[in-house]
Amino acid sequence: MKKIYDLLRRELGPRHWWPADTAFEVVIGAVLTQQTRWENVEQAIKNLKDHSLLEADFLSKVKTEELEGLIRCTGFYRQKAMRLKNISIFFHENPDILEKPAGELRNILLSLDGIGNETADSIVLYAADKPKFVIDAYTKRICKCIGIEGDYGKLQSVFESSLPVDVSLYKEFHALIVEYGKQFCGKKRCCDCILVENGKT
DNA sequence: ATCCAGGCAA
DNA sequence: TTGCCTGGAT
Repeated sequence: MKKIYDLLRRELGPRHWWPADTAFEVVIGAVLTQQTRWENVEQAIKNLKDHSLLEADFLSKVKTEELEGLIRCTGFYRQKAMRLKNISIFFHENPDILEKPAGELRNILLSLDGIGNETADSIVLYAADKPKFVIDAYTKRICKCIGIEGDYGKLQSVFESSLPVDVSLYKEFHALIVEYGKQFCGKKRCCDCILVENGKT
């Protein structure tokens, strides 16, 4: 997998993902971006900031209806509003939750409504700065193209066992995969893929 | 007019 | 597998 990383890094340069002022902003963004373009998430985050709601204490107490309006542009806004409120209540009641060890934190996050594998790992990696490799739709596609298939846990172990345990590397690699996926994994440029030929282990 | 985004839960 | 939902691209 290091070879894939090097190829992507050379092709795309550093990504510096995830853009956020606070860990809580990463948490909220991770939920909002589910099945949603990042540009729409940015708008919703801005709305929340403008209303001083990007903090667990305030967000946990906002009227559901108002929250729905502010995040409408991300789609699934009713589900997401409800889930964000519950998650905010949890973070408000457990302010030092991100200090927990990666594995424990991951399980706690998974027990919350609206947080599945990918969202939990995004929070562990980008909000808590702990080494968990994030597997998303693009990662699955790319893996399939280079001959690696399996469920979430299987793919995650392939990455984690073939890379040094390095938070910065995990962050950068995932960000590169997403950017590469956006640019090349559509039908239009799939034929220009630099990974299928050069990326074989 | 149709498709589909860095998913999740039932 | 289906429902959840908006917004931009085709």
